[in-house]
Amino acid sequence: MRIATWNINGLRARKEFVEVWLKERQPDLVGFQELKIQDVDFPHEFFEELGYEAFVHGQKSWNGVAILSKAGGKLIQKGLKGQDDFGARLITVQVNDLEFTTCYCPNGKDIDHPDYIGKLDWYDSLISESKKSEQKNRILCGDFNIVARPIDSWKGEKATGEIFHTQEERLRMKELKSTGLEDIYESKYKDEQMFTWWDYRGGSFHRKHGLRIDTILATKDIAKRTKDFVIDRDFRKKKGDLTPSDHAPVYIDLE
DNA sequence: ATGGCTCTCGCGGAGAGA
Repeated sequence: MRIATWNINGLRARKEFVEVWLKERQPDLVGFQELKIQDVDFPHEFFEELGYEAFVHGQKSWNGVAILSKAGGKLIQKGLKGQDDFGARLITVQVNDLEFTTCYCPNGKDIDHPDYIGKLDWYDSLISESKKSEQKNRILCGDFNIVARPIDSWKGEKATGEIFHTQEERLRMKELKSTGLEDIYESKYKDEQMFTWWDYRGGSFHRKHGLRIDTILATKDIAKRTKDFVIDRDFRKKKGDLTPSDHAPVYIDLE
């Protein structure tokens, strides 16, 4: 079973690119972030023809998350309690015995910006909801907008203290994991440096100037069943005349 | 990098992203 997460940076702009990826990689379950589209404009038929049922929590212009499932599922939740003002950023679907959540965590803008406090508060809500879950098999994947460890930034230790790299943000990631979720990337790769996002500007991708901010967290049994964790860098590159997202897709293969 | 791309809205250029 292949389970993926991908910040696509606009579904309208990325539809054909996403189609190429789905056909090539054939994931069973996918969490998308940054749809930038309203629910009414979501192309359900397009994904049905590719073999997926879609669950959508969208919004005009900004944010927006969706789940595609080959095996269908049951919608459990849209959004995080008390955090609606921050936009459409979380959706949960039950697929057989798996509770699957994808999230687009707030950016925070800058450590002096009010959104930074909002980001920490949003995380506190996420942590408190995760703590309450009694599901044995859970996956929480998405764009976390936090660089969990110095090695996860191309700037390394030098970036500590900047937005995405503060102790407060890193503490939130640690607390999130302490609710019974394991970062499968960190278990698989230990101290290797790999990125999931590269700035569009200045040839960052080719200069290896990136960040690891997208990942897949899972409960113990799921983590144990994971054969592979892949950052699909090839899909951060142009496909013919199709523009890529600034994030690469990320997926795991389960036994 | 005080922003060198790309997205959306909507028709010009501004705001957001990370």
